[in-house]
Parts: sequence; C-alpha cells; structure tokens
Amino acid sequence: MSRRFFELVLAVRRKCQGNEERIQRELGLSPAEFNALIVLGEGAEITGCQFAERMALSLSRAGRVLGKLVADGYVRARPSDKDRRTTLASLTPKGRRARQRIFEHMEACEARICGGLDAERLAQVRNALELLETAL
Amino acid sequence: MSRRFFELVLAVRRKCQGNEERIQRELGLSPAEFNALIVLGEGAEITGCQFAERMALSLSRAGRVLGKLVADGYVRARPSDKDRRTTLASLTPKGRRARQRIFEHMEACEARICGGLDAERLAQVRNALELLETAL
DNA sequence: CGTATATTGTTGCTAGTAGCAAGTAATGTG
DNA sequence: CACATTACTTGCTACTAGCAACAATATACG
Repeated sequence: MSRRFFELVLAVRRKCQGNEERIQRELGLSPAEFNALIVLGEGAEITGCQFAERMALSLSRAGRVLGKLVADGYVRARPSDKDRRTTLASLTPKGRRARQRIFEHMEACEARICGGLDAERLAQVRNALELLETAL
Repeated sequence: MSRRFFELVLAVRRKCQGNEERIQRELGLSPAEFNALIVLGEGAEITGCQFAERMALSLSRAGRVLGKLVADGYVRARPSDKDRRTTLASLTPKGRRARQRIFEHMEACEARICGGLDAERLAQVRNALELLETAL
C-alpha cells in the first residue's frame, strides 16, 4: 500500500505542478513558503518548534523559512511573554489572502484529479483519507 | 480533500523520515536517488524522458540523477539501437537489491501508519487508494 | 540560591534539489 | 536537402535541508 501511496504522490505532483508553480510565481513564494502558508493555520499563533514539527523540517531550516515569510510580509512574529526564547508566528492579512489563493489552487487540483470519479467513489476516497488522518 | 491529502503527506513524512534517512545513509543514496530506484521498475528499460516524466522532474535534473546512479553502480545505461539519441536505463543487480531494501522500509512505514486501523478500515483505505490511482 | 541541564532559536557551512537557457546530436518532415 | 523536433547535456542560479556551534532563556535539583 505504501508503494501505492508513493506513486499517488508522484501522480498528484504531475497533475498539479504547473498550477502550483504559477501561483508561487504570482505570489513570489518559494515552494517551502507555499507549504508554510498552509501549515500556518488561519489565525492561531504558533512557535518555531511547532512549525518545524508540522512541516517535518529541522528547526534551523524552519526558522529560515519563517524569517523569509516575515521579511516578505506574509507572517508576523513576536516574542512570547511567557517564554522569551520562543517566537510566536501568525499570518498577516496579506498572508491570509495568499493562503486563500492557495486553497483555491488546491480545489482546482482536486477537480482535475477527481474528475474521473463518480460521486460514490469520491465519497469512498474522502472517507478513506479521513480514516488515514485519524490513524496518524 | 486535497488539503487533507496535503496534511497526510506531511504526516507520513513525519512518521517515516527517520527510517528513510537511515536507509539512504546505509545505501549511500540521496533522497532523489532513493525515489529514483522506486520509479525505475524491476527489470524493464526506461528512457530518460520517461524517467523524468515519472519522477515529475525536468529532463536536465532527471539526467543528473540517473548519471549519479550509474556512477554509483545502481543503474546501467546504454544507448538505444533504434534511436541513438535516447539512453535506456535499467537497474543493476546492486540496484535491485537496494530497491528491495527500500520496499522493506516502506512496509515498515505502512505498519507504523496503519497500526491503528482495524482490518475493515484498512481494506477501505486500500480500496480508496486504488480508486485514486485509476482516476489519475 | 546557584549550578547543571534542557529547550528554543540563530548562524555558518556544506551537500543536495531543481528549473532555465543554450548547446549538441540524432531523428522526422516537407 | 533544409527545417523542425526530440532527447539529451552542460553551465548557471536559486532554493532546500541537515549539522554543528553558539546564545539566551527556562527548568530541575542539590
């Protein structure tokens, strides 16, 4: 199954790569920053460590990605009051708009990927992804 | 759904990253080469273009990955007889052994990921992945 | 209280990833 | 035979990513 999952990830990349790169260029985002905007939730603040963990990145790399996003105005960062080692990051309005744009892209991708599935099969797929998500 | 898929890919990475890196180090493979061994099928020969397409990479990048694998003895490449522009690549015995090793890793990952699912749910997930694969 | 330890994050460094543009060689087309 | 196309290759640049070393804060413990 995991092999099937691997193939699936590649297939999705093949289908969506063009669309994704277009939006990245449009927003001036690198691939990592693109992903980061998704991982940074809508409004809640997140620490560097949490961000690194969610992105499955080393702390150093995560810090640099965040730094770039702050420099570009997508993210606001401030030191925590409780623990002055940590910085709390959250999306700026510009960041939220970009995130919205990304989700539109994802829906377009989904339409392209799932176009060949009838309603019943589509429901099965949705259900299965939900199952996997909870299993993790 | 696509967002769920995105989260899923990250979650799988979090679960399997360590295992994957261990095997890459063991075999002296970079991440791209690791993926390439999966994409290069068991015995069949494949052209550079086909390889690039399957890996969802540009031709130039794909060529370099293949070149490295040839240099390291995982892949054998020869010019095609029919079209002397194309090179045909296939796994060497060393490459096949490494590929086998990678699939063992993938099964370990699968066990870790799907450990929390009962037989019925697992079947649903397998079925859904198959559906998605055919839809692509 | 004070020292050892752990956590959070930053910076320099190096290796790996990846597309673009320009070039080459072989093939197909009119 | 000229021209376009295809299948690469190479040089270049930017991005990705972990490691090691460092700094600052927080926590545990004698």
